[in-house]
Amino acid sequence: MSEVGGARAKRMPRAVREQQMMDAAVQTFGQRGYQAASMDEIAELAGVSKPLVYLYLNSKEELFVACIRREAKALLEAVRSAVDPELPADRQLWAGLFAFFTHTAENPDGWAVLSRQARTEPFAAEAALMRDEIVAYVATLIGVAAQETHRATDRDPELAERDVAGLAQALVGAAESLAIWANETPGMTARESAATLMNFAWAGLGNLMRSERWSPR
Amino acid sequence: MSEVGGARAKRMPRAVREQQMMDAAVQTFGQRGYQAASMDEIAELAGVSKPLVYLYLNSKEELFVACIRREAKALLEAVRSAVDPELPADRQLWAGLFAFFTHTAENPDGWAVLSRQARTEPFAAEAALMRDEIVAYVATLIGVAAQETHRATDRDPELAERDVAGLAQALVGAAESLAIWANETPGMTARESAATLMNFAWAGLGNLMRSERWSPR
Amino acid sequence: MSEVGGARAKRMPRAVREQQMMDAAVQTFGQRGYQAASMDEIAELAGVSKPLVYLYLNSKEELFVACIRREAKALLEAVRSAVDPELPADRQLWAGLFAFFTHTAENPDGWAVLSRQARTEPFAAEAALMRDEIVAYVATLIGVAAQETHRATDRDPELAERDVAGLAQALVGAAESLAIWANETPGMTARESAATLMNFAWAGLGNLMRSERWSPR
Amino acid sequence: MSEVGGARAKRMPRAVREQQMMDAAVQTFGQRGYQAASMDEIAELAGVSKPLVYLYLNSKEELFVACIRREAKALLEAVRSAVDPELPADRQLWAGLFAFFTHTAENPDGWAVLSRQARTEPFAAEAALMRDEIVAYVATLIGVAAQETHRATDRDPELAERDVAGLAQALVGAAESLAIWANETPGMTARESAATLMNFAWAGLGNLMRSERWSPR
DNA sequence: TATGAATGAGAATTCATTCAT
DNA sequence: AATGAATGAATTCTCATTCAT
Repeated sequence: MSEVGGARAKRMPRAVREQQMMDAAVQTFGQRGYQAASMDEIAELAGVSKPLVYLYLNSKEELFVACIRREAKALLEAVRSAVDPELPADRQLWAGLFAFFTHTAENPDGWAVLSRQARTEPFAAEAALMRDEIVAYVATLIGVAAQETHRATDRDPELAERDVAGLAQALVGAAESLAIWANETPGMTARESAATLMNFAWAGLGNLMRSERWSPR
Repeated sequence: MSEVGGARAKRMPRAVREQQMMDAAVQTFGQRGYQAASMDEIAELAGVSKPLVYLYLNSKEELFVACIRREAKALLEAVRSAVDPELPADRQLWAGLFAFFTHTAENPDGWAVLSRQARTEPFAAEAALMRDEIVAYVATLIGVAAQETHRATDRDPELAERDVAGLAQALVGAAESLAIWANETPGMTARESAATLMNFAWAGLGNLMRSERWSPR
Repeated sequence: MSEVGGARAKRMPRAVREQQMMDAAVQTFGQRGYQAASMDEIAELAGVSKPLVYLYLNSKEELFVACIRREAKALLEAVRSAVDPELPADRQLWAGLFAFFTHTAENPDGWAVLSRQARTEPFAAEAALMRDEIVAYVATLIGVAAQETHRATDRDPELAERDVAGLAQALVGAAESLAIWANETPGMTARESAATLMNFAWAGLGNLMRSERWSPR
Repeated sequence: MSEVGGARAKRMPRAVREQQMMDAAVQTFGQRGYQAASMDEIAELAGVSKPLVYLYLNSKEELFVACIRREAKALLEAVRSAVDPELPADRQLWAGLFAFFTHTAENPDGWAVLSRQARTEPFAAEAALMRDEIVAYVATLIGVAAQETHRATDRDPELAERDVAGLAQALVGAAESLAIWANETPGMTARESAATLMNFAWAGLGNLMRSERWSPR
């Protein structure tokens, strides 16, 4: 396997080298998993010697955490920057979902790191932190929808904080699952994934807003 | 860490020992992941020596595949046996979700093996096979709902196979996400999780059945 | 691989079982070598359980030594019984060589045990002991030839004991090498091997008897 | 057991270290055999850590094959460079035998690797290839003698190719056997061994050249 | 006479990590 | 800024051997 960025160049500025290493690391971790990825492989893919990886990133664990952070930040940023807070809630949610699926489709290795590889100890905490940021953001979007409904129908959705949190968890979980599935399913576009989930979610949210709940028995 | 079944018993029939080993393996694989789990740890947890694990289960890979199969079978059986096909679709879905939630909550390690640890090479194919069985079953439940709607409203939901598959993926993903969150959230019961998801899902499905779709712009 | 003697029979007399085990052991040791042969394989090939092998033959080492002894004895017996001490020396030697090559060709595994597998520690001594018996016997044959020459030519060959020993070593070594080569060379008969060596040796011995020696410078 | 080259030296160039490792490997393989030799022992004898052996030589099998090749090459070179093709055949043979004896006596481990340890699967093919080169070279020496005889006596020895091959096998086998015996016999020099074999062989060859064959009945 | 159940000890191999330059 | 040389500590897997029946 040859290096990520083409021909091996010597004496690059530290920042550039670091990015090359992280690129190689995300690719390797995403495809192999944390344990199965070897520092040898990462260094070779990055086109540098192993000691240099250690010089810059200190250890395999730190390198992996750095990858988690970089990828989570990028994903969050992609979603955030796609959402215009001036628009109505449904359009905000749509935009967010579409951006999410687009980003995960374009960065399958990064998404694999976040969604699969980062969830075992000793990284679960770090990954959960990152994930919670996303969930919190989604919860905000749901909150916006609730307030809109409130104003429009003059009825308070009475969604407890825990309900919103649960919904956000479900939504993100559904999105994660769909994204993984979409990455494995040829011909599945980000638009399709987003539409599927939006259809699924919007009605359910609407119902909840109108306090029309399904109940067993 | 002491053995799974309490005091170390000697000279058990092969079938019993094998189950003990699989129990220990599922627990270890579920918590650590395939790579990080060591055969040493599994053997110790099972209360036997390593050679015996190899004598009965042949290799780490075969052991892991056996775990995947056993856990998938158990989960599927739990959901299937909870669903009465005579009942209306919503009650079938409710029963299925509730059983799914209950089983995954009661077998977090087995569920972790299926949903997270088994998805990297060289197990992706095997895991996909197993997970697809579950998703396919959920898809049949959705299909039942669609037919009922068809009969009741005299309108064909026109749900493409891929739509149903996507919905099932979303549903399972949401369920997993909720289950994890529920486990971390004090006072959150399996029943509550199931209700949250059912509420979320049923309205969305209903809308889809009635062909009332949300669409961008 | 199925057992050596056909269908697995239970409760055989000890002597018979032991022979079955030794047959399996010789075959396995001969083909794999001492280290690479496993007691599992030998037991399976013999059609018995491993503990029975240990009950009768005590250990892998003892089993191997027993194989060495049995095969050496058989080879020596084959050569001895083929030689008629009433005949002239050349015919005695011919008969011995022919018997040697015939036996090694018919028992390639046994011959492999003796000629190759038995020559490393801790079996070198045992193997040397067996080999020395053969060498001593060959030396006897050479001695017979010397005496005949003595009587015929009225000249003493003046072969020191060490010379005879060296010649016997060379002869046996040549025979060993030829036997191995013959076993690897399709279409090479025992008769051919024996003739080649006899031609080679008889003249050389004759010259030596007549004190016609080649000498450097 | 301490290292091959005396005090442990650090940070050597790769080529040097590789030779040290091969030295240790030949010694260990030669004395213990392939299976019984452990990489631990080889590494310790070479004065390096095991990982370095793997880094440079890849695996036990590759290491062993490398040993076979190196030793075969060295032996062949020793014999070849000792033979002056301008000399008469008997002197060529003498020089070759003497060199062969000297080299095998001075490199007993290398010779053990070639003549004994390398003859079991999966190395038999490789070893046969190497040994055949030596045997083939001896065969050419015999061929030279045959041609000389042809010219000198105006009679064609009519030695078939297979006859020559068999003679070469016998000669090499006799040499090996004598060498082993000589090593065990105090006061026995390489020169003496070579003389014994030459005496034994030259007359035999001479007879064959003159088509004076011994024949049974 | 015979065996299913079980293991202690050790084998090859890999990998994160560091040292000296 | 960068690397060739080197290793301690695991990890998977095997095998001769024994125990209890």
